[in-house]
Formats: sequence, C-alpha cells, structure tokens
Amino acid sequence: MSCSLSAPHRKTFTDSLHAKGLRPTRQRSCVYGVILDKRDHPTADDIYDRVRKFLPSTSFATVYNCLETLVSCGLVRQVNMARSPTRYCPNLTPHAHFKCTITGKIFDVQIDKNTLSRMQSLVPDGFVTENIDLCFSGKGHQI
Amino acid sequence: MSCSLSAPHRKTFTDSLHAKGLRPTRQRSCVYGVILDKRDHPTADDIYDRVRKFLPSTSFATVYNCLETLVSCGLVRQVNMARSPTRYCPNLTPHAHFKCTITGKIFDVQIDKNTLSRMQSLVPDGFVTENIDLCFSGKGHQI
DNA sequence: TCAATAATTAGAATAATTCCATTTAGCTCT
DNA sequence: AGAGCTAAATGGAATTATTCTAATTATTGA
Repeated sequence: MSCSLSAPHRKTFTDSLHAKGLRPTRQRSCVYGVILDKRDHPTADDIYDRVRKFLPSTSFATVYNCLETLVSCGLVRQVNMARSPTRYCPNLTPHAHFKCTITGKIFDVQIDKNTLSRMQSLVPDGFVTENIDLCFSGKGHQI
Repeated sequence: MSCSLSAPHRKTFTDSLHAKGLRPTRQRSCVYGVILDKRDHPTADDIYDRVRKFLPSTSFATVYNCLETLVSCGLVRQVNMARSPTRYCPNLTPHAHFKCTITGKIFDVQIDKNTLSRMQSLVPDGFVTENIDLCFSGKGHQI
C-alpha cells in the first residue's frame, strides 16, 4: 500500500521531481509513500525498515539519497531536535513541532499566517529565507 | 583568559549550578568561559580544542557532560541545524538563528517580545513549553 | 531497442555522541 | 586542615548516524 501513491500525491511527486530534472524512481516514490502513509515523524532508520517491506533490496545510502532529494524538492521536511536523529515529515501546511521531553513524542503545531509573517520579518534585509523551523520542547499533555 | 570568568559571569555560573545542587567545577567553568569568550556558535569539537588550551587533560566525555549540564541550567543553548553537528551559544536575550546554506555561517537574529509571545501562544493548552528554537536558513548577505 | 547517464547497491569509512569502569576532585563535617 | 562521601572527570571503547566509493542496475530519450 505505502509503495503506491494516490493519484494526486503521485502527480505532485512526479511534477516536483521533473521540475528539477530528477527521475521519479521506485525507491523515491516508496520513501515518499511511507512518510505520507503514517504521519509520525519517522527517522531515516524507521523509513529504511518500512521501505524494505516493499523493496527489500533498498540500502541505507538510497534512503538517505532519496530523503535528500525529496527535501530538496520541497516534498518532505527535515525536523532536527536536540539529541535525536533527524526526523522527516511530509510538507503540507506550515507548522511547528513540539517535542515532549519526557516521552520523546513529537506533535505538530499549526502556525497561523500572521504569526508566520511576523516571524519571517525578523530576518534582516539582505538575507533570503528559504526555510523556517520552529521547535518547542517541554512537557506534552496527558503525562 | 577564557578560563577565568568575569565576576558577574562567575556569579551567574555558580548560582545557576548551586540552584540545581551541582558543583561549579573547573571544567564546567572553562567550557562556559570559552563559549562566552568568542560568540561564534562553536561545536563540541571546537569547544574541546579551546578548553584543552587551558585544561589539557580534558576529555570529550567531559566536554559533552559539561555542555549538557550548562544547557540544563539554562546557561547555554543548543542550536540544532540540518546536517551539521550541534552548536552552542551563551543564553542571553531570546534570539533565533539564521544559517547561510552557502557559507554555513550562523547569524543571530533578535526576537522582539511581541513576536515571541505570539509564537508561544501557538502551543495548545496542556503543553508546557520549556524551550523555543527558531531557525531560519537561506542565503546570508554579502555572498 | 540501444545508448547515455542518473540512481541504486553493498559495504567500508567517517563523524558525532555516549557509555563504562576507574580515578580524581569538591564539599561537608569535624 | 584532614577524612570520608559522592559527584564529576578521565580514557578508551562502543554505538549511532550519516556519508563515501566503486560497481551494478534502472530510467529516459532517440
């Protein structure tokens, strides 16, 4: 299932890659698929395990290569948190992340347009922002 | 020089550690000193090199331990950026970071009170925020 | 279909960080 | 100041995360 993208996702996927002159390969599609399928901020390691259920010969290098490609196409976002490996999430609406320092769980936090543009305007003239990362950490709920 | 803190910094340092029942050791003081001394977002590796000029027998484990301690006391902040080791900076006013994707250089970006509180209010009820990290990346100036 | 080249593969290499067992140093109480 | 208690530092090995390399395979366009 995760290895075949739904029609709209498939279109986004191929279009984004073609726009950069890159090939929509089975591995890239599958990596994208497993990230879309289960919205839980997986690590490269998690993704490797999931992808290998569909394409058992996939290597770690491929997973990392695919992730880099997907990030550079804007299909997927990297989430970097203190003392934990990089995590990935499908890039939909602008959102922040909240990491619970007790459970390690990561929650999505929506960012409204106004706050987003306020944040953007913090950057001084002459800088060109390509990406914004907002991460909270603390105690998540129901602990 | 970096290994002896100025009077006010020394007070902040000892007070913060004592408040948590921790000991203000020479190594912790020196790690804090070298981070304060040169405000350039050093990595653990950089800090190791600098500390060893003053305390040549310092080990990597100690540097990491000291950094964790200083972070837990709120004296130092961690800066996590995609595909680069953790960097550290002294925790003064609330500020964000901008990483130039070309040079790798990191710039401080001030955050005004209003924007900060707007960001804080994004977090849903029931979550207790202990830390906020805002990172921009893109093209820095004068390239 | 065939050639050209981009992407994948396996495994080794590197980088960053943590762990562990031992030694040393800081603090408290005399 | 000295002794004892415990936190912290040490050195080196171990682990984890990620990148590199050279050979193979897949995708695309003619």
